[in-house]
Amino acid sequence: MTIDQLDPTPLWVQLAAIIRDRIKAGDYAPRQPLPSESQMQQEFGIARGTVRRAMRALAEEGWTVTVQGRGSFVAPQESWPKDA
Amino acid sequence: MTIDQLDPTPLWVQLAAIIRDRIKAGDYAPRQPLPSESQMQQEFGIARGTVRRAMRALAEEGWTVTVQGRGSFVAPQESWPKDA
Amino acid sequence: MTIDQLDPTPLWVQLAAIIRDRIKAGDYAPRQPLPSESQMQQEFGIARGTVRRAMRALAEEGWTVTVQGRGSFVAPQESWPKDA
Amino acid sequence: MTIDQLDPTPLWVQLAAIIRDRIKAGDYAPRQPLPSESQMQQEFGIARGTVRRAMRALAEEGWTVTVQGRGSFVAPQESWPKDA
DNA sequence: GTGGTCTAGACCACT
DNA sequence: GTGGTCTAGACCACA
Repeated sequence: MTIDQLDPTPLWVQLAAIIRDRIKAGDYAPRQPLPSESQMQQEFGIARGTVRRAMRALAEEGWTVTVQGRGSFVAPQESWPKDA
Repeated sequence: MTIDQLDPTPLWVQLAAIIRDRIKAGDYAPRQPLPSESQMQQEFGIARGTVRRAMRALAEEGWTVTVQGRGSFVAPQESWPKDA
Repeated sequence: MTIDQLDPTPLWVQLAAIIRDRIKAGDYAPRQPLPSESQMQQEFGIARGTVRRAMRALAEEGWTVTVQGRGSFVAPQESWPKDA
Repeated sequence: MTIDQLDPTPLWVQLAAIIRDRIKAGDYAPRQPLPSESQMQQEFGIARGTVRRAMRALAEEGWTVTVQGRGSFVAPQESWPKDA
């Protein structure tokens, strides 16, 4: 899955969906670090602010935990949304 | 085909699809100029910025080439996307 | 109350607090429109993105309702946070 | 005044003294931003950590106020040290 | 006019 | 190196 600039869905929504799917699929394991913001910025060819907005959405949903100076991590599975 | 203001798809996406189809159909031949931005603006009854965004998308896909001060042209067929 | 650039509190938090207080005080009445984003931008001398972040926070708390193309409004009092 | 690499006085002490003198002299006005850390780094040819240590000293003395994400500012004159 | 999205860049604290 | 904040500007749909 990838970002589609022609898709009217906001890019940050698309990115959040991609990362969410990877977490569900186990590509990113609980308590393990996610790629850094700048890595995602490069991988998907979008601005850092867009990456940050996607990450904030995931954190608010309970999928991830963000720590200043260290990075974002997959949340422990207990705190995942129940409709997952 | 025409622009549908009630369709939630962004207008520039709709316009890009229309132009793309015309190129595929041969209505606009390779290396020939496309209608000017202001012509499209009138033909479809949309804002010039919308036209520009559609043209930019087509150029990024490889369908068109934009030359400052002269206009946009249908790209040589070799550079068209392969999934076309 | 006003924005203090020397206060380490993020500007958007300061702005949200100001607007929240004005709503509580009745300066902005329920169902009435708030100043536009550009008006706040000028009144407080901050960037529009900062204004938007403050407005989003207030909307998430239930103080305001934002409608694209029309503006932000004070929410009906029933939906205000209970700890207010 | 300038940094003297041969002076046994720590570089951050020297730098802090320079900035402190500029504030007293009015070269940097109250509530106005100081040069960024990277600017000082270049102007004086020293490491960024050295700049940060000097700035921290000035902030602790009450000469400056540092705000995350925004920069360092000259403190309001009321909060300056009295033995100045 | 309004708010919504995205970009690019700067600067900071923290590890 | 990481994430956190702020700025400035562009462009869009919407009303």
